[in-house]
Amino acid sequence: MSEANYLLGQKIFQKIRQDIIAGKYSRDEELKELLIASEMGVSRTPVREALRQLEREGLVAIIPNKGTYVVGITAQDMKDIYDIRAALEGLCVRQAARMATAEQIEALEEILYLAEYHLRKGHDRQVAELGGKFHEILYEAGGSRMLKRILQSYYLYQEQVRMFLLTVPGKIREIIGEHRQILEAIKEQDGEKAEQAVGKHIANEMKLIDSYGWENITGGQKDG
Amino acid sequence: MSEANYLLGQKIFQKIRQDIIAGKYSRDEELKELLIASEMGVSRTPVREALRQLEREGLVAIIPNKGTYVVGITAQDMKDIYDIRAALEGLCVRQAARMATAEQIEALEEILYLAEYHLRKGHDRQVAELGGKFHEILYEAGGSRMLKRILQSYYLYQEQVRMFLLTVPGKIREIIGEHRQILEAIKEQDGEKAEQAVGKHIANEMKLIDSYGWENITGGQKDG
DNA sequence: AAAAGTGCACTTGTATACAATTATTTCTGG
DNA sequence: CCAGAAATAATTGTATACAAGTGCACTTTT
Repeated sequence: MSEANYLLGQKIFQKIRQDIIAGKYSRDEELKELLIASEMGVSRTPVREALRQLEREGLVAIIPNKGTYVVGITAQDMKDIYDIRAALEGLCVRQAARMATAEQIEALEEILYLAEYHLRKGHDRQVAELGGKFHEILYEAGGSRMLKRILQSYYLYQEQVRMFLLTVPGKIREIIGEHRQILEAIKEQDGEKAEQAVGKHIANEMKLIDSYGWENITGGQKDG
Repeated sequence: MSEANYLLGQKIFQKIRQDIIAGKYSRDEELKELLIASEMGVSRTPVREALRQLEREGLVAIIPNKGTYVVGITAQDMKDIYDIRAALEGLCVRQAARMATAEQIEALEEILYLAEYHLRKGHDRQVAELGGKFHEILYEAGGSRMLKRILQSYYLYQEQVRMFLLTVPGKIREIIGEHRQILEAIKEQDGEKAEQAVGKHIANEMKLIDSYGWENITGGQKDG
């Protein structure tokens, strides 16, 4: 599936990031270069590169000459990310309504069509993947390299939430319906409508998560 | 002034980032590790760490086994950043209106008071620095770690624009006035008003830059 | 026995050495 | 003279070696 043919540093970066987001580390847990290196069967060099990258993402804190410590993301962080998404995805689809290409709209259409098919068949896995593609193209359609970058980086943070959403009865159908509303608004080149649809989409999700409790879903990390 | 006492990798990272943002590199220019290392009088190791961090910021593109190439930021990118700022700073002050501490409001008040003093004295340099502090505290007052991180990272990108704004007659006074409006709205705990004030603030700036031409101000980088 | 100082173990920071990949040049055959 | 392949140079990827800083335990002293 995904090219495992990357450089060591990138692989290590992605693995540790995923583990941090998944809550596999304790807060303030120390990440020792040599330990990680031996665990992964590599030298310290690529590990260091990975840790420096993680620092720039804010997932770890590096104290010079001392060590690297897991920062991780709290339930509050996740809530904040939702607010950020609401603002930025709104901006994104507003732009997309103005400047999406015919190919992009076609692609979105196809994805939704496929998603509706897999929904009927109960293929949750495929629906989730298509959801990812839908967002990917939406981010691209906004036409802003910077915006796309931010939205993509935060998309990863919500893997666990999406997994949870799949387990909520009727939620998948609802999400696909909301996606269709967004797409229709873009097709009509109605930026306001698209933005509102996104806002409603995200608000619904937040409300649902609220009722279950953010802490239970965002897979909070262990205590230090 | 700023601690030059950082690790080599960080210093290199900051220097190259600043140079890229300032447009000192050509688009697609190759950054050779050994060359940079010798120029800075260090080994390749910290240079590599810096380049990997720059890649995560999207300022360079690394092609495995091939090389590192400057991506840089275009005038369009700068425009997009303004849209992003409008959305996120709006969100930030809306939150700040709800949850800013008395100390933060006090600090903002003091900064504005000082800025108005330096404005009368014609101390542009001090006004600019105070503007940075004002935003810093505003970002903090929003109460969102994630939001603060994004806004901070993009603040750097606009150094040149701010330098330009200082040269526009009457603009400094206008900006300080807008900042005061934002602060007053926060003090009244009126999130909507604060958000609108921010929106107007940014829109004014965009309009001004538009009239001068983005390309002339964002110090576009050289051609590859 | 308590406190302070010293030394040792451990971890990170940096430089160098080696391996692997890519680009370039040169040589050969048509 | 040109096309293509082998050799060669240059650059990146990874590992190791060495330097420097930090913390802890132990010793020593009062």
